[in-house]
Amino acid sequence: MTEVPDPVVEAWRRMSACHAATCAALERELGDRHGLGISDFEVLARLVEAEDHHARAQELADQVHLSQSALSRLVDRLARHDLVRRFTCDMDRRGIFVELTDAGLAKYGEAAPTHHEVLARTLPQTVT
Amino acid sequence: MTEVPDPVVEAWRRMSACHAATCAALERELGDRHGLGISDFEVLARLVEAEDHHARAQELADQVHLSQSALSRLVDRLARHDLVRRFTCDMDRRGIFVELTDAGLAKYGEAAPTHHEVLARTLPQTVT
DNA sequence: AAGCACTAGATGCAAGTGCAATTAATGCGC
DNA sequence: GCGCATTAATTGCACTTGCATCTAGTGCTT
Repeated sequence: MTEVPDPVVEAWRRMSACHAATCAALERELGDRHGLGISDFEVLARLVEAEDHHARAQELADQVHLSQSALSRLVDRLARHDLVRRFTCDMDRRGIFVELTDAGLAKYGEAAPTHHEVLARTLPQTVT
Repeated sequence: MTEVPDPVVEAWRRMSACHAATCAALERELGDRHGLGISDFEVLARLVEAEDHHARAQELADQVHLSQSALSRLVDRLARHDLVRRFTCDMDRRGIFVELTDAGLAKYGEAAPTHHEVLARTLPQTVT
């Protein structure tokens, strides 16, 4: 009856469970306390770490594991809240740069401790 | 400039990357080759492993990390394709049992090797 | 046995996502 | 310099998801 899953499948399930639990916690805490979704925070974080606080759209999409269309709309939402700004890239005018605003940096500053706290609380627990 | 992320955050990013890559590969392979989504496959797998090939809806929702509403609709879709069947639980008539059909079992048989192959190919690669 | 708090599941709705098609810009080959 | 394949981003659309709500059934309390 109870077919025991193969080790690879077991590992995948452990990882999925950990990922799901962490995402749920992040979504709730970041959302309630700062009005941010996970991807929103992730994009802000990448921009904070980036040279001159700006990055190409495609680059961000890769980093946060989103499709280019999803990233495009995400940048729309962030820009609507003045957390980032768009400007076209001079060397390749097809592309755009996404740049962190002061408000975006401030928002990151608020949210980063929450983010870190959730990870520190959730990750080690579920890895076990 | 380049603020180096904290170890906990790094671990989270590694896991996110691995999870995203694996999900993308699973979604593509299971979808193209068997017409199944990841959650579809996961539910079939849990039913195959379950006593008498049936389980309570809430139980499945917990196992595959979905909300009860998402699971309800997922069961709709699977039932529409005759991969599972619903029937009300006698001891508690609020609840339902979801039961694997022969077609569902066969579909699982087809898809399981693909699933395993993708995991074996993708997981160790990204864990590194 | 009547009322009431609680649980299981289904459904309306809004939000985020990916794919496919579109628009705009690049640069390679002739 | 002119097409043509390629790439970057945006937009239309369909799909899945979660939250809030609703309905139905349970069982505890009185």
